[in-house]
Amino acid sequence: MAGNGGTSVRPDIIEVATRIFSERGYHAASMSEIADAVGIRKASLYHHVRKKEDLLFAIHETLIEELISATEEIVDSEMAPASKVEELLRVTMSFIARNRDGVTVFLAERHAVTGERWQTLVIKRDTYERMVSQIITEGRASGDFVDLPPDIVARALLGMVNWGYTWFQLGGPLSADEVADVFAAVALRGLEPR
Amino acid sequence: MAGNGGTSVRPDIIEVATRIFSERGYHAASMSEIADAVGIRKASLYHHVRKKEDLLFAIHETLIEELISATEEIVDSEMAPASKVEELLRVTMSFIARNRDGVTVFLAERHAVTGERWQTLVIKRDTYERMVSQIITEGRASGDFVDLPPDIVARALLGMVNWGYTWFQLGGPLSADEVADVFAAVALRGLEPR
DNA sequence: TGCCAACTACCTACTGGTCGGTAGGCAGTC
DNA sequence: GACTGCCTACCGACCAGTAGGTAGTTGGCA
Repeated sequence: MAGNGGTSVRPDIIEVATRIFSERGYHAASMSEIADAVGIRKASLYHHVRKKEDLLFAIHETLIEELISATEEIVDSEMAPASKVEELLRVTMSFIARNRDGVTVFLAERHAVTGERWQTLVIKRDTYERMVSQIITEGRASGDFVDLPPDIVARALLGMVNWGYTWFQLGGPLSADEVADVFAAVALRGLEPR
Repeated sequence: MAGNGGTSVRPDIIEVATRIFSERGYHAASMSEIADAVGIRKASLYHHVRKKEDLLFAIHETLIEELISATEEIVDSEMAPASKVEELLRVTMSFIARNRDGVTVFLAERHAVTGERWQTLVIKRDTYERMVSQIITEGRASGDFVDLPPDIVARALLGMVNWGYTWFQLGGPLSADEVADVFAAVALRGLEPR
């Protein structure tokens, strides 16, 4: 049988679906289109997946899972708050650069997932954002960061870096690390108390 | 006849379409749905519009036009670079707060516009982003801002503020101005040379 | 009278999804 | 080694529903 609640769709199918969803948008992309790109018929695609949404959900889940575990590592580390922010920007930016299609689907096709699965994703998204907030909160408490509302600051950082999915491209003038360094320079000087 | 290349669709129709596109996404939204919400039949809707895409294009164009003219005012003003940045964040943030549906369509449904119309939008988008870059470039040249690549800094600011469309809501804990103030605090301290 | 905005009725194309069936690989067993 | 049963991956044909879009008509207002 095929992909149920859990995530276990054949990797090449996920890869192709990710690319096509990212290029044309979830609703505009058709199952035959994906099947064609994989090299099988539409009916065969339904052997691996119960519904179209399964594909979308699998993409979302894989992505948020990876993002959470990468961020968790930073939050739980022994680094100083400033280093955590720097590392966060760097890791996230390079993640976006490497998984641009997936990130595009994840960020642009947010409201396409429905039902209780959507709830699952919302919860994980919150978890992720709370982790980022926590870094700022820590820094403020320890006196490393200026006294500004951590949630808003966190959203500023997230926006800065997430927005990269709309413009950053591998092989462009700057590498992901170089971009992250600029972001970190602005952010850290901005957060540092005087 | 109805909406051709130019923008002249009945305002209430644009308004409804904006709301529905923002809620369900362009491709997921149907013309009957929009017609129903306006209070007419689908066929009547086609009296005002030649194709579904006309609606989308009208929304995009109105929005980028407004954004450009608001930003132009700031760029062309006599303010100091730091004040320009502050004003930019404030104006953009409140614009997003006031036109959230429109901004959502504009930012999330970018690749749905096709053909030469898309080209038109890309050019305007570039114009807009270049204006933001210019503020940073000026500030760097005058020694008001730190020496960092203006394009990347501009994208950082744009990301910070644009990202607001995903989370900011009127009636939330903070007003658009309050959020903009936090953003400005971080950004200006981050850009200020030492 | 003539135009406008709306209507009813309809068409075609295509979508997500199902059905029944097939080809081949891999046990086990007589 | 031939026979059986089972499983995975796939296919062609098909279906109901719905999408965008069109044709022709009507009522009201200037």
